[in-house]
Amino acid sequence: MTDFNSDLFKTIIPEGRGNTSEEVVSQLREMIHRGELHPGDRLPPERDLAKLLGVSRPTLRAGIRSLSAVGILQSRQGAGTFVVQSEGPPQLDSSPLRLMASLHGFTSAEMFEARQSLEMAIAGLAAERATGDQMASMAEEVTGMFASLDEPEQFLVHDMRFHQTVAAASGNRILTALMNMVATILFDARRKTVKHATDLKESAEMHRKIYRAIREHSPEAARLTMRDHLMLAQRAQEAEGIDYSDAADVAGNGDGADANPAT
Amino acid sequence: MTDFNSDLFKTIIPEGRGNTSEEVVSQLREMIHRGELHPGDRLPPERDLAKLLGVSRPTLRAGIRSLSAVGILQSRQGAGTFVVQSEGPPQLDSSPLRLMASLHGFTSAEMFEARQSLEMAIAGLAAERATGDQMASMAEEVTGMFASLDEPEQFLVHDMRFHQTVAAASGNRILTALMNMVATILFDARRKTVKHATDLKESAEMHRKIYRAIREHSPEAARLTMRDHLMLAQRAQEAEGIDYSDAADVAGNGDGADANPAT
DNA sequence: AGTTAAAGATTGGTCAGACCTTTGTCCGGC
DNA sequence: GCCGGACAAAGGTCTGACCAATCTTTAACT
Repeated sequence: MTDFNSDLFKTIIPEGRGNTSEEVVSQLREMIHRGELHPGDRLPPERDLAKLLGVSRPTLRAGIRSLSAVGILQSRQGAGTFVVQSEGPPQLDSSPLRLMASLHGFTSAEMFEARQSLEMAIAGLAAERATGDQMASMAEEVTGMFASLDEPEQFLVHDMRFHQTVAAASGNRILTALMNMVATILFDARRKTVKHATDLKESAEMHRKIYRAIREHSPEAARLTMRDHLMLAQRAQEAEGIDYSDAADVAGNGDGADANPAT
Repeated sequence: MTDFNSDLFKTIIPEGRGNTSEEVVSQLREMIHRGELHPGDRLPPERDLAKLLGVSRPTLRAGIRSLSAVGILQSRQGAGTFVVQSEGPPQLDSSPLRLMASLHGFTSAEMFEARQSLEMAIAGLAAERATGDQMASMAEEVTGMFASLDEPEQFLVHDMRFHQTVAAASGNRILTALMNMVATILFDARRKTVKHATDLKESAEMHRKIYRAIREHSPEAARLTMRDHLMLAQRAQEAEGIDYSDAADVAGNGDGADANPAT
């Protein structure tokens, strides 16, 4: 069913203007816009596709590279190039934001505040829309937190999943993606100092309050509770030295896992 | 000015594992993290840099390409490769979001809602923090709107600048960047149907209300007024056929629209 | 002398062809 | 029937070259 008739990939018109590789990007982008490429689809081999588009392979590769960088495509040596298919909610790459943070010296307070604003909005929406299943998932994660008060690593997993679930319940995938962008950076930073368990009990308690507010369908309560929770989390995390700087893996080829400070 | 002693660009260790070009990306990213590269800086020529990093030119180009795609670097033929320097607030490329919208079929309602949430948060913060200068800029834009009720194109410019100014007044560059990401897509869509002026008067009136709430330092009022404004805007825009699809320019050094004429 | 226009050097953009590494599949041996 | 090796497919990298846009320098002209 993956018959790529050469109809789909039309030869790139000369169009003298602009970079040829940008044309490739546009071409591929438009195919996505037109709905000719779906998540999970595999593109034709580079050599073939280059011929179809009428460009050289390096140029085509440059275009593919651009789309890979923004998380739309993904290449696997020996296998092929695929349209990214994220199982969960759509993901936006957080590395641009991370780079921007370094480049412009964003303060950690700014990042926390951004997350707070996003999560408050999300919590409010979730309180209006959460389904029974979603609320059950939240309850489960809260339970998981209480069950892992002595295992910070495990606790963090439940923490993240809880927020994920709330985001899903908000029904807005865009806000979810944006929130993840910011939260990922903060979680990465936290993972490094997670060993010192700081008030996990209280944190779990706050998550339960959030859950309850959502269950009661009280948007305002959910917002305020979420705000308090994140303010507390911020204070806890800032008490330790944070630095949301480097993070080797982005696309998830979790190879190294060598988070040790070799410096 | 920036003498690039070969000390900065250390040769990439063999590290057999993983893509070589990803190593280049990491190398450059770390240099940014470490603060060795600043906005506006120019990188060494590709040929030299490739030699310094110990990779071939195509590989280096692949790495540069990745960083260009996420808006960190920018290459100009004949001139060089530069670290992007946006005069205004830092910008995040909106094309990933746009692509994701096409790929997963985001509804326009979802996008409006995301923008609404972001702008409400921003308006609230702005009401707490706006300086006199910033409020003056807002007033100016509102005046501009009333002055261009018969020129939809011009009205739109003031509209955008007003929101920009409010975002700047929020003091949170991350929220600002995220909001721009979403708003850009909606504005692009609107630009296409801007000819039919729909209730510009009422829109201007609402902007003035927002301005007043901010001037009075009433976060809640600002939030609510912003919410009403955007709900109205959504309804107006949805009355016409929208499609937030294509948009040629992406990395275009979107100069225009600096919202601080008199600093 | 100052200004402008042309020539040269610099630098990113593209292309061609080749080879390597990884992945996936198929077939034969156990 | 299961497993492992061989072969093919596909992306990753490299060398080397040439083109096109840009910047710089120089020289001619006013």
